[in-house]
Amino acid sequence: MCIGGAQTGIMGRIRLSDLNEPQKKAVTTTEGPLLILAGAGTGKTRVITYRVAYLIERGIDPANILAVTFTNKAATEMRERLRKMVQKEAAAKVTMSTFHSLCVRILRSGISRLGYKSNFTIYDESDQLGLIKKIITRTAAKDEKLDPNLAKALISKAKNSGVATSPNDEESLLNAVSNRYHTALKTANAVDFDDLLTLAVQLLNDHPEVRQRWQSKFRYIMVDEFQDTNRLQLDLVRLLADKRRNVAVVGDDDQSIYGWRGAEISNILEFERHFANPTVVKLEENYRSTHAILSTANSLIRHNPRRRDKKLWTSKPGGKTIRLIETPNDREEAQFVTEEIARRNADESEPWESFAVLFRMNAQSRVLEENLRRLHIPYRIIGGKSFFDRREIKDLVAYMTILVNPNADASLLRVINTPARGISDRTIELALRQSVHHHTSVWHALRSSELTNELSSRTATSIETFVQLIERYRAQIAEPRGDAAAIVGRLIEEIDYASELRRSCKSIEEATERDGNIRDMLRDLAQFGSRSIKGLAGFLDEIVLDQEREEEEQQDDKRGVTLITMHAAKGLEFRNVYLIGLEEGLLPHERSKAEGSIDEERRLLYVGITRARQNLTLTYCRDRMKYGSVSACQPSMFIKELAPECVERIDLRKLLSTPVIESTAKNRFAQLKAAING
DNA sequence: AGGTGAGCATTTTTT
DNA sequence: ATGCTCACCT
Repeated sequence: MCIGGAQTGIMGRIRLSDLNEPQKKAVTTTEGPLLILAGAGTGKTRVITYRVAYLIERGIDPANILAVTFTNKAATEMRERLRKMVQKEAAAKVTMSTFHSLCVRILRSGISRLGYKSNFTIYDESDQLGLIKKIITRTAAKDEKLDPNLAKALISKAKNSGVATSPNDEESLLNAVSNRYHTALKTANAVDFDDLLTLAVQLLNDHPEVRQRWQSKFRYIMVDEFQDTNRLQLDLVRLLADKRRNVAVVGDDDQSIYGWRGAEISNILEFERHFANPTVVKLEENYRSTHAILSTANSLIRHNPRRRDKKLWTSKPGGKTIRLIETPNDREEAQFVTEEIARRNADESEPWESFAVLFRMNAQSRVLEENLRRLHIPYRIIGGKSFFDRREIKDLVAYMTILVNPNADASLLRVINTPARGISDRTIELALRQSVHHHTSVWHALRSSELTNELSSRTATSIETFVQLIERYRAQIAEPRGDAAAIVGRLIEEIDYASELRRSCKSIEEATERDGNIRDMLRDLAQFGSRSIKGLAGFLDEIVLDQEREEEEQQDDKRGVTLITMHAAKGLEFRNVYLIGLEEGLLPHERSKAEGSIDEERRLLYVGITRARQNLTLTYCRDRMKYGSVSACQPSMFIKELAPECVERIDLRKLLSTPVIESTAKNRFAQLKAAING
């Protein structure tokens, strides 16, 4: 089977004997549509990387292979694992990217056909929201109201469902806002996250020569987490794979938990409709959890209608039963969980990192945090505000953006008077009005005499100075082989952003920290410059599409107990898992009940359960603090769906009264035994 | 231009 | 309880 290993870039490290039978089939089925139903913990990533390596071994040019994921984290992990299996050069040629960065790549080379310039700017969600807010204030009549967040969600939903937004549809405020929003984006030569997909699909669909080019580039396509794809993502895959139909998708309908943001579970449930006569492989052997955990998970998910039949199993025997614990209220729930973690860390030497507490809502983490701090237990909360939400980073990114594309209104407006340079809100509003009136960008308006004629000479001078500043640095950035990091560094020096920070921060420590963030970002830019030729624009693409990266900081620190939502926990695993708040109204969440998406809530719990390797504890409360007042709770409807033989209901009183000595004694015994056996 | 208080809603989150 | 927005005030 090892045909010409050396020249195809293989290192002879692929041992198919490492795989079980279904995995082997998934890896070696290279031609035609392939649906890999990969249950939780069944070695999904392994199969994908082996499959890519196998393709390369079979002589496929790595440059013809595309593997698409949802997150940069997943793409990076996959790339790293592939690097260990094939030669570095071969691994580097494989395209492993997120849907969004793939679309950026496609659009950067062809978007001119759609009337955008190829240096378009990508607006992130806050840019998007800011723009929508501005538009609403200028569009809404006195008695009209529209929640910007709602508008944003609806606009996004319309785009993602693939419905072409028809202009002048009806005279609703939302429609007016939506239309103006799209116009504003186009004027700014900007696209939002949804546009990346919409426009890429449009480009491939309407321009056969472009489509053909990408079709012959990507001859073998793999899609990870296929159950999370939305309509546009499916369209994209179809367009790319249309000719050769070498599409392998990997996913698990039982882990589809993102329906609320547009994921179409039908993409995987009805895969045959999109790609006729696929090979279907089921990965059901689980290498993660105990039998008890898997049985519990299976018993729950069985209650969902409309699913691909499958059942996780393990060759490992037994495992401890799942504990179900009722507590009087959420405070005691948190107290019980944290104190038990402390005890098991002390008695059983379970490292803090082996514990995770999973919950439905972020608000639930608060009580936990208080308790963990009280007991001096190290912990990390996954989720929360990202690096990119920080004011100073947003300012810096905005400055960098207008150096690449000064027509990016959202960025320009952010920094036009930061630091204060004598351009007032009134002036900005005037510039904005003119730009809308003439269908140009704000940048353009700033430079027109029509604006400056309306202003005092002092304001006009302020604007002129700002325009000059930006132009000067734009010119430097535009120079080939310029050092972007140095140029941007000089810019923030010249505008004396450090003083701005000192002025606006409450403490000098805060100012220093924020300044440190700026420096970190500039350091990243310098690093990017040394590994890529794509310049500042490329750097901006990378950071706007990877807002989650921040791992480095946390890695060195001991990470501690993990507090995480069940959504964010997908794909992770822990030896010891506590699933808290299993109550009606929380899980399933009230809103989901109202919307009729109980099935998805059930899958969410399923995802939570299958995170556990060894020990799983479920808890619920009789009372819970909600919105500042205590309300009574009912146990989740899902509890009675769990296999009773696997679940042990435990009285909290009894558990708490268990003498500490007993557990310690048991532990001593275990240690003694281990010492003898070892 | 920036700070303060009333009013209000309150799931999940990546790109 | 809390955090966010918006209107109004210094």
